[in-house]
Amino acid sequence: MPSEDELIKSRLQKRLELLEQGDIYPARVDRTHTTKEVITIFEKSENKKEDTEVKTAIVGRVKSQRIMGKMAFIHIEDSSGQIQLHFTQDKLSETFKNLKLLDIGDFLQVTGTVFRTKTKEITVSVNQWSIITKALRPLPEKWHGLTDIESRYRQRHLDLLTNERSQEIAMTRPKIVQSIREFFWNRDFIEVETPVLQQEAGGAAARPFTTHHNALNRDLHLRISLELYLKRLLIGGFEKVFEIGRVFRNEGISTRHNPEFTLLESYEAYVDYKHVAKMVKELLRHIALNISGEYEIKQSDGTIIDFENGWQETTYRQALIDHADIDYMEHESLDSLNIVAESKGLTLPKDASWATALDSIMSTFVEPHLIQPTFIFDYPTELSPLAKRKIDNTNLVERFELFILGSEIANAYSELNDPVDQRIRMNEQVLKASRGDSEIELIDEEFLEALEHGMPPAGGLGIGIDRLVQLFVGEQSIREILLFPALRQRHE
RNA sequence: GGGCCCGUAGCUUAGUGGUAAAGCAGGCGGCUUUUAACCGCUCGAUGAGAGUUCGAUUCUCUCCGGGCCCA
Repeated sequence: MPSEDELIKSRLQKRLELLEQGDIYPARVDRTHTTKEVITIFEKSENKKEDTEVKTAIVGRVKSQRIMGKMAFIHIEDSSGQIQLHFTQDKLSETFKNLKLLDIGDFLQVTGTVFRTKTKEITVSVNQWSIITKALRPLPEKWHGLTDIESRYRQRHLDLLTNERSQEIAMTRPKIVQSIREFFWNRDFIEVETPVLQQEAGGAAARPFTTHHNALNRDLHLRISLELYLKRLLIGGFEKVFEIGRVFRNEGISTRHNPEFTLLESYEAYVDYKHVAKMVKELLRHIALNISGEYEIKQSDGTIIDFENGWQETTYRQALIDHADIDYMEHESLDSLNIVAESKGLTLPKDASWATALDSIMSTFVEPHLIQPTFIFDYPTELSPLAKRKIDNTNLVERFELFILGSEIANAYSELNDPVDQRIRMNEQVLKASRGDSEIELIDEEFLEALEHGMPPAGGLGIGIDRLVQLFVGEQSIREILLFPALRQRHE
């Protein structure tokens, strides 16, 4: 676009003029204070009624400028905040003219003394200044900033620069991740890192990405979960392990799905899923307290999630009875499920199995009602090939999911450690695949062999970090949480 | 995957079947306490393609990208 070219051309011209006078991309700068420090120090010296001048050297990015003849006011910003600079021809003589070559977005270094203007704003009166990085493209407009959602995602650097909310979210996420680490480290969990590139991507039902290793001349898959390797560590003698890592699922892109996302998984030997549920409760309280100082978090629509007293628990069967008025024990065939779902206005997918049919009934009629933190215990075995069966009912497994605001936040099992049953259950999944169900658990021979060496009884947990962050910052779209969400390629 | 909506200058917005309007940013000039500085002048745009039409940015279709809702 020609006009954009002109903006850049003019800045390139300024760059050349400045370069004739000296370096405008120096490797080293002088900085004695951040902008915030300058303000704090000046306020203190005012309170003490000291007469001594506050001298400072600061750096920052030009956000706005008001140039009037022989004097100019310019605001610069660093990560601590903003401060106003005052330039006068009296003080600067020759270099005052160079302000013409300055643009919003350039990085500046100035030295000067601090004072208050007529309008009481703390301001640095500039003795010396220089450009320490010239920008060639203009920044978004100062008042409205960058509001176009697509541009915000595609040019996140500009979004972060102009939208405080985006900064806030970007800062909250690492705080949550830090809280989680802290929580597990305090409980003597060992933090580990397991392979991303895997022979077979297992541990969840999802389609993987495929890549190729040249030297080995072999296709590999990007992991879809952390589960199988972490369990191998339990077999190896670790009693408590966790990993926070990126997993990749080759599925659609939406406001709720990103092809890569961050998963937390933890495994603890010698405890069951009920123990894990207790731990999850404490984990979420710990995070809530850490980021907001209280156990309640508020959503943009006013909904308050109460991590102190809001907790509820029920079973998979009871939840379906309560919310959908369906007792799956009375519908042992797929046809029967289809009929009852149809009678409630839900048409199940044609290729659904009994278990996946039940799952979509659950998603439609139950999950949206689970606003406060709700544990759903005891899932049908068919839906959970890696979980241990209940001793008194082998059609059920010791598994829970935690729902908050209608979405799944955590998933946990008493881990299946009977290698014979594990092999049978994985085989059943393969059978389902042969019937056309594409999202299944694959057989991982290496894992099964490891399991045959003996894995202690253990409670395992998985939490999607991105959705968890969504919950804590109250954002509807996963793209607000990801710094650089996956978007379609834009071609001109 | 289905439905609805959106795409106008670097940014934020307006508008019409008939010369596309403005603010900020940019350029030139003026201005020594401004702060969305101000004043004068000035440069700059209809996502891509096809169709209907004397004429399309506007209407229709396809494509690209995004948003919201549903699955």
